[in-house]
Amino acid sequence: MQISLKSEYAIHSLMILALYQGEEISVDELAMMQQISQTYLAKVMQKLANTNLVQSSKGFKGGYTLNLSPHEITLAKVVTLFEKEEQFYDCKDQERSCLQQKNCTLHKTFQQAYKAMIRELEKVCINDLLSGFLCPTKETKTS
Amino acid sequence: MQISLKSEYAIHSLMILALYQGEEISVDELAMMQQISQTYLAKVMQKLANTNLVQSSKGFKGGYTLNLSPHEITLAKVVTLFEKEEQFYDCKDQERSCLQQKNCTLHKTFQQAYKAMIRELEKVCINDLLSGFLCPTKETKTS
DNA sequence: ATATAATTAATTAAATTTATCAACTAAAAT
DNA sequence: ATTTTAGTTGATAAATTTAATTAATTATAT
Repeated sequence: MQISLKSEYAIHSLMILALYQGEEISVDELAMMQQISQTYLAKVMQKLANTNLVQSSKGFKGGYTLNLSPHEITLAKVVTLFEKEEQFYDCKDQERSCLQQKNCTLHKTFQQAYKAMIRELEKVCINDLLSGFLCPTKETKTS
Repeated sequence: MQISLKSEYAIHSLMILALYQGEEISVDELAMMQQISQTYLAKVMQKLANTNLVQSSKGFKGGYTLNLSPHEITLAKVVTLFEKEEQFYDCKDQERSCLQQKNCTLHKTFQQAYKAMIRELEKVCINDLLSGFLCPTKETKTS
């Protein structure tokens, strides 16, 4: 059980967008700064765009900008996009079985556990991550 | 992010052992009752044996028995064997990066989230899962 | 028009999880 | 003592999930 790279990439990208507020930052730039795959990050960013955490603009000088203030974006909002509650326990999955007549205590407990985890992530927002943030520079320096 | 089958198998096996307290139940029987792989379950059971949640005995009429009362075995005790805290965030993994100067707030938050989850699992024990538990029969009925 | 950059879909690659296999050790029954 | 039962250990294979790539499309500023 692990926090996926998607969540990490998303959070790091939001941190970068927070520092560059006002500017449009492209996926290529975001990926370069994090030294990760552009195309993979593109999908991650899209999910952020679909849920309106960020605003995208196509074409020349396009890119992404934050849609909410870094204070408003909690880690819970980001993480729940990539680590879904249904997946976490999934009592209904054919592979899983309850062995329980009704109101399956086991899976109910896992639900509670998931929720407790997310509740913890609600306490921290993107802005909280910015102090001491070594944001990589956008362009490679020309010496 | 998902609770692994190992955790589920372990919990279900402990539930069965709880119902058959006193009797030695073999891995084959446990696997049969859950309709899962014997050899895979064997490894899961071993982890439970290593941490003294269950007692194993080899040879004829051997098998597993609970080592603690079903009241004492919390889900946290079981789940932490298979879903490790270090794995959950793993700030030190080369693949992951902090982007943070010191005391990495992000990964500290993930740690808190993990702990909150486990804390929830401490509230429920094997015994709590037994009411309404449709325990599969040990032997196939001879009509 | 052209270059830039997001969007979408299909495919491939890597990693992890789950499962299997085979050789071994220990204990009890005969 | 020998055989059978059953747990232990380590190596391997299959399946699934996660991550990354490729290619084609759409939108937009200059």
